[in-house]
Amino acid sequence: MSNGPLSDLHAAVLEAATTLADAPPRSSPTLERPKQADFGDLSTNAAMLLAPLLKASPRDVAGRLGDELSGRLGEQLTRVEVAGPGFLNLFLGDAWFVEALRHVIDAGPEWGGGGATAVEKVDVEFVSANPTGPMHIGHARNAAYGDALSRILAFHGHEVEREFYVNDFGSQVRRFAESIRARRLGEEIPEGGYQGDYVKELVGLDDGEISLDEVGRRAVDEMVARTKASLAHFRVSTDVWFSERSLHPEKVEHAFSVLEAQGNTYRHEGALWCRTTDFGDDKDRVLVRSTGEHTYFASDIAYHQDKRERGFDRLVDVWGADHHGYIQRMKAAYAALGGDPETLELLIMQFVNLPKGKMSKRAGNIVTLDDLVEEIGVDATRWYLLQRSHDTTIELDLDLASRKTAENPVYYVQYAHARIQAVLDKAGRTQADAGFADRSLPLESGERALIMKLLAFPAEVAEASDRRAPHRIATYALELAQEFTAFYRDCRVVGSEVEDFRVALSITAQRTIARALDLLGVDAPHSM
RNA sequence: GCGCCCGUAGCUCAGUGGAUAGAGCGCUUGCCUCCGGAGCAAGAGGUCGUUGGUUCGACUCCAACCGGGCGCGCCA
Repeated sequence: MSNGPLSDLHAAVLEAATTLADAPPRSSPTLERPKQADFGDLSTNAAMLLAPLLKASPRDVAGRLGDELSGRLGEQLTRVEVAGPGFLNLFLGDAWFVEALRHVIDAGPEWGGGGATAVEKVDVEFVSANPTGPMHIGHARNAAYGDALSRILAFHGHEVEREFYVNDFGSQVRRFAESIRARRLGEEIPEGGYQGDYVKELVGLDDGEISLDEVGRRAVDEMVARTKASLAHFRVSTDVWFSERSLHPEKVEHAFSVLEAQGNTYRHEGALWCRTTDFGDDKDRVLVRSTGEHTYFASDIAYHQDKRERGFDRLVDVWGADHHGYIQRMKAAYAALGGDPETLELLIMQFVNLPKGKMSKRAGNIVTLDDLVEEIGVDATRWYLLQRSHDTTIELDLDLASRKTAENPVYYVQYAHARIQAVLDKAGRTQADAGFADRSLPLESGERALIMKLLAFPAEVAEASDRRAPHRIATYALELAQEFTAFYRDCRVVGSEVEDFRVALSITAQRTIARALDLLGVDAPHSM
């Protein structure tokens, strides 16, 4: 399907280029908004790609391409211009912009969505914080990212399942229980135990009569309940809560048999090993220790085998930066199971640094997700954590982020949305009035720029989805808000001769801002 | 030692082959009889870590090096 006027235009450029060269160019030509206004509305590098094929100078090819394109597009194209090393700059007519806006209006609130060419069933596993402590700032970033990515993938047209893996099995749960019991009895916390104040809050779960196993179960249940509440408050939803304990013993044994059937396990020094080195790992990994205990890795393999059998086209795991060394072995193990490692994406969230000291789970003074939300609010927290690429470490300046003023771009974007509402209220219009009569007067540059920005939305969504990059949406939302504000400054809406047109433009801008914010899980208020 | 991520304006960071490298914050100077001033306009501020290479063209791709972060368990 068409992603709108821009992709139609891009297709026209590609066709014209293909006609000229009798073959498509090696790489797809660009069609972008140039930085300078006098370079036209859009610019393509097609001629420079074609020049080697035609054995002609790029500027010469650009001239021929311009003629070809003018013939195809007629009055939509006011004029073309060859520039620089061989760019072809396109100057589009008002009629093109008016039709383009009509297309956006007709698309309604779904504008920008559904563009995925190959729809995939995707599992997104994120946060998966250990149920032995509260979620900290790193989990907050992971949660915001995984949630926004899920929203974006779904909006783009994929079928998404969101999943949280609960590590409710193994030695850490026992240590957790031991820590609680020790706390209850006033004894010293055991080596490698848990010390935070939250442990003290849990001593009531242990009446002294029940087994340590039971203490562990109750404590984990309580921590999971708290995690669910924190995430819900952070506007993060989860479809599946997958218990590690539920893997034992059947699913783990099943995974072992799958590996064994592929000939990828062996026994050595009393332990059971997985031959991950055959699949790119730098050493083989233990599945069952010589003591008979399963490793964490055994659980993870069983978990991924289970996901495999649930029939996804793609598995996405969002992990913390301290797990990056785990990627190679996990992919290797997935291949050893017979899976296609290309369909297993292991994404790493880089750290969030606090100006003073770093977060440490077992230290007493940690900044939790709940603290963050209480301090600076859901909207600002999500925006702050999502505005940067997941593979760069970010600094969190609590003072700055918490100021509800101009320093934080999220309020600027929300303000633009609220301001549009004020304009619509003043005009006595609603979202239902999006349609408009034909526009006769020439368009102002602010109108053209805003329409062009709206048209860019589907490509931004596609980019954010394909590259797992929610921060692109944040950047886009800010730019769109700026573009609307410029339009608002220069073009009177209420009472203008072209009020219908400008109301329609305002409505589409408001919808698109609201959609972009929603993809980030940020509210779009009608007033502030 | 090996591996992953990062190095772009004073600060925090966008920019995965195109023209004169951008935004927010901070700083300077203007703007409130005019649809919301949580705003707008203008300005100062850069050897895109370094050195080579590929290319008509490199912040972008490749190599080496320098600097920072994080990992390299029969822990989870």
